[in-house]
Amino acid sequence: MNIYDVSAKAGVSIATVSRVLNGNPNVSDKTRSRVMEVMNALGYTPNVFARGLGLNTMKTVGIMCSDSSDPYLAHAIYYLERELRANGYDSILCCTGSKLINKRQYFELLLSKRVDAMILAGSKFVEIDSAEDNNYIIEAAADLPVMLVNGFLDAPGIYSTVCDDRDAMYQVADRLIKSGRRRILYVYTSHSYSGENKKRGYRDALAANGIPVRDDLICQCGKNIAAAKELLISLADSGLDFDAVMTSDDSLAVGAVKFAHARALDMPKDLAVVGYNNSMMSYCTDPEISSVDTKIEALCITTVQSLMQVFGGGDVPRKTTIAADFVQKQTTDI
Amino acid sequence: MNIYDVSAKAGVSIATVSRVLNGNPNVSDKTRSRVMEVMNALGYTPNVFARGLGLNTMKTVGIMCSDSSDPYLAHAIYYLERELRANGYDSILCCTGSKLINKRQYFELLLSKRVDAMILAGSKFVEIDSAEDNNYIIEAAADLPVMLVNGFLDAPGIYSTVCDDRDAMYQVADRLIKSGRRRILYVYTSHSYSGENKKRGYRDALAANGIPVRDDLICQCGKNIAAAKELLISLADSGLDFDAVMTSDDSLAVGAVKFAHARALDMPKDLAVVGYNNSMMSYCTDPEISSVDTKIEALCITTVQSLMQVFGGGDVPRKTTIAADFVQKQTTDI
DNA sequence: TTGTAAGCGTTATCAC
DNA sequence: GTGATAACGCTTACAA
Repeated sequence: MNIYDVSAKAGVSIATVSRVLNGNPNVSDKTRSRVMEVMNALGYTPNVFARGLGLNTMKTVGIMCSDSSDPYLAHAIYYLERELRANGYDSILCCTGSKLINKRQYFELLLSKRVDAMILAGSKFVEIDSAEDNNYIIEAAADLPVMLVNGFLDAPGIYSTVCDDRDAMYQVADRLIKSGRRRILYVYTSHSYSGENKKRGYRDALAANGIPVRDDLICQCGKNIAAAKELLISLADSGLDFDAVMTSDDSLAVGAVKFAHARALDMPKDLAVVGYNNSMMSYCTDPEISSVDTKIEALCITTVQSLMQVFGGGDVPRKTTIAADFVQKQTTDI
Repeated sequence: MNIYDVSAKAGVSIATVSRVLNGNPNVSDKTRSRVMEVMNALGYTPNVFARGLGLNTMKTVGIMCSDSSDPYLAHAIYYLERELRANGYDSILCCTGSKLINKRQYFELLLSKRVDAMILAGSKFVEIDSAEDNNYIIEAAADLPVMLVNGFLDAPGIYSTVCDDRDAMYQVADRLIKSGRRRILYVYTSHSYSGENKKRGYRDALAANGIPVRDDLICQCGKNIAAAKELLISLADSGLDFDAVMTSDDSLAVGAVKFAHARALDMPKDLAVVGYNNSMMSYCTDPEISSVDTKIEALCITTVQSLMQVFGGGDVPRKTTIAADFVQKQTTDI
């Protein structure tokens, strides 16, 4: 079942069938409708491989993420796929894990599939310590658009859409301070583009309010509820005093709430807790956790819109920033 | 940059280059290594479209799910993608929502992309009330393998891997009863293949223990924490008495825990709560929610293994059942 | 062991 | 408005 069968049955040439297929106006209405009838009768579907071969595109973009089961990235993938499909593009998904070697390998693999663009979801794709490790992305961007969701890399052909994490954390810390908190513990998971921005917001807010930034109040912790709870318990046991906990991820905040329960601390009176991402987890606890909505849907919509503009030859800024929203729930009073 | 360039530089024919590319043994070592050198030097990558056109496959499978941001389905997609990639297959993802018309439309769309197989993740794809609405799947299965993850449809070319939801719920209810619970509330979200099996397990266990199945103890509820909490509050207010809550989804169980907190009920003493899927949510609450691990990873691994066997012409059972695990945490003592 | 040549099913460029 | 025909880049009989 191909274009020849259709052309034969309709008594026209394959060129005409192709014109009908592609909505070319240079076809008489009579011919057009006859060809369409034959197509329907035969249940003809154009072969995407042949089309891809001729046009060198299959209207497909590669989406890479470190872990599609992570709630934040799962949402990103959902929105990206939805927006791409609305624009007539398919998504090839690839979960890479966090090792650089795998990220590079899968990146090359997707490139070899001749995707029309690459979307890297999550800030884990930009190495912030060793800049040359990002060269594979920069080089690829010479050949096809590379979109970064919540990551930033300044090079031609790379377009970043980022959430203003630094400002979000600044605002949270600032409001906590202004409401009287003085010993704000900052717990974070990862050393990434986004992670560093968040931490900077915390530091800047303290500095702006004349509060010394204490290293012992800044702790790294695995992205894990139990680990966060244990960390806080051991910190408290070691005599560290804190009246608020800011976290770079809701899972850590859930751990903080469990810590507060274990110590019979009243939230927010004895301890304020702030999460990040405003995920389902922040709604599971009692009290519910105040958290930062990072506008992942807006981020993804913007990313796809920008991509479509790039495809259309439009001028797109290399970096688009979207503001986050603080969602006040029950673990803060700010 | 194509196979002709390589053949010219290497001084061989394109057929030989193709043989090297495909690991055909009928090439002398000398020729092979020379061709490979040239390929590397030129940075040659075969064109997947041309290959696809000739072979009528691009080693790609379509994955459909109703909502990739749902925690359960997000995990399914993660495992499916990982296993497929390990077997050299790409995944085209498509989130359909729950409307039949969209499911059909996207199904056709993926078929038109000439995927090598379709994987339908989640029990939402099998219509259980109107069998003829599944015909589009059954017809497609005549042309390519269709794999169902946690759904079942008995037709040639359709291979189902399901979790034994009925047995899981039976065991939970049976243990609750044997530990003394008599008024077990059952709250469920959806009327699906999997949903009906779960409910049947609950009913069967009650019947087997000589406890009458009461319709007022079986309630439907939106998949939503707040809705579940409100439902239980209004049921309790209306005088309904229950000493245990079984749910078809962890989100409902979280709502039940919040209800217990609101009423200052001790868990599990005053109220036992059981979730389903053993998702991250069930670890967020205090106390943590006992839940059923539906072995989503095993389900996905088995699905992909079966698919590879189908591709290889092997004989694969139309239905594979995997047992669930009850994970005892803090909201039960059974 | 290697080469030649015929497909695979489109799109696009010419003529007419 | 329509029809030949040449790409597109690969795989694979069939020949040598």
